Amino acid sequence: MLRISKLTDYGTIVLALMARDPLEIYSATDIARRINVALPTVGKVLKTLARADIVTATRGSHGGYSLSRLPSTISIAQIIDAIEEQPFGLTECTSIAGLCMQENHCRVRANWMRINQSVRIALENLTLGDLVAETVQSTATQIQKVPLPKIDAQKLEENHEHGCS
Amino acid sequence: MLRISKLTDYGTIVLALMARDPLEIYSATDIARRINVALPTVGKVLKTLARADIVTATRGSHGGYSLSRLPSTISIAQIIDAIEEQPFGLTECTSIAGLCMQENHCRVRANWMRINQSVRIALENLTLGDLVAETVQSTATQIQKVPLPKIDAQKLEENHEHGCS
DNA sequence: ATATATAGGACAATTATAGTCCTATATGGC
DNA sequence: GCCATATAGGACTATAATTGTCCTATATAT
Ligand code: SF4
Ligand code: SF4
Repeated sequence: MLRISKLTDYGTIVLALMARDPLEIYSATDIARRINVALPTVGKVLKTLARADIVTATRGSHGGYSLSRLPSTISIAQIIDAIEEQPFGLTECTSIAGLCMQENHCRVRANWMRINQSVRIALENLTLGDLVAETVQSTATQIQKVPLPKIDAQKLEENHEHGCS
Repeated sequence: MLRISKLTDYGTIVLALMARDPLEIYSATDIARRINVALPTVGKVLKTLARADIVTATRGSHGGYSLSRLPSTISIAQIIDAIEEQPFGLTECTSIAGLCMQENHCRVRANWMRINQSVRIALENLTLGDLVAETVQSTATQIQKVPLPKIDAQKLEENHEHGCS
C-alpha cells in the first residue's frame, strides 16, 4: 500500500522526541506519556530500535533509552530498516529477490529497481535531524528528473540476476 | 510496508506490454497469456485501469483494451492512484487526514508531508514511457538534497489543519 | 530485598491483499 | 435473431501482514 507501518511511524515520533535532548535518557513510560501512545507499544518500538543500535538501553532503576548517535547521523532509511518487518522495496523483487514468478522475464523490473533506488537514496539522505527541524527553515529532498549516465550492460545483467536493492 | 500492491505491479506489467504498440487493442486473454498471469487477475487490473480512464475498453467480439493516452503522458503516480485501494501516502496522515490521533500535536507530521510530497512528485514525473524505456539509455529520477525556500508560515498552518498530499 | 527498567517472545484481533468466480451487458458475424 | 466473444461490476474466500497487548526473565540502583 506504499505506506510505512504505524510502528515505524511511532518510531519517528519517539526518536523525534528524544532528538530534542540527544544526550538525555528517557524511560519508555516517560516517552509513552509525552507522545500519548500506549506504553506497551512504545516499549515494543524502543526494543526494536535498541536491537538496531539506534538507541541504547540502560536497564534497571533510573534506566531507559538514549540515542546511540547524534540525530544528524541517523537516517530515515535506517529507522525504516530497523522497524519494518519486510526488507525495504517498492516492489516484491526489489525487496526480496526470487519470490516473484515474473522475475525472469519481467520487462519493468530493471526500471522499478531504479525507481526503488531513487526513493531509497532519498530516505538515506534524510536524517532524524531533518525530521525534527523547524519546517520553515529545513532542508528536504526534492526530486529532479535527470538523464542517467549510460550503464555498463554487464553490470546490469548481474543486477538482474542476483539483484536487489 | 512501503510497497506497491501486487495488483499495481501487475498494472505496470500490463501497461508496459500495451505500450509496445500503443494503438493496438489487446484482449485480457491475450495479455494474460503473454505476461503469464492468471486471466481473472489480469481482468481485474484492466477493469480498474479502465475505470480510471488509463485504458479504454471495447466490448463485444473483437473487443479488448487499448491505452487511452500515449505512454509518455501516463505517470506512474496515476497508475498507482488507479489501482491502490488506499489513497497515496507514506504515513497515515498524508494518506487520509483525521485518522491519526497524534495528528493535532504531532511534531513530525509537517516534515513527513514534505517527504511524502517529494516521493509523490518523483512518481508523477515518471511515465509509462520511462518504465518501458531500455534501461541503459533511459532517464530516471535521481534525488538531491536541496535547500527549500522559506515557506509562508500561514500557508503551512493551513496545510497542517486541512492538510493532505 | 525491592522497586524500577528493559529483553524477548507469544498471542489474538484486526485489517489488507490476492486471487477467483458469477451474473449482466455489449458487439460483431452468421 | 442467435451465438461466440468480450468487458462490467461486484461478491467471495483464503492468505498474509499488522497491530497492540501481555507474560516471564533479567539487570540495576537504593
Ligand atoms: S519482477 Fe516484475 S512483476 Fe515481479 S515484482 Fe519485480 S517488477 Fe513486479
Ligand atoms: S500525524 Fe504524526 S503520527 Fe499521525 S500519521 Fe501523521 S506523522 Fe504519523
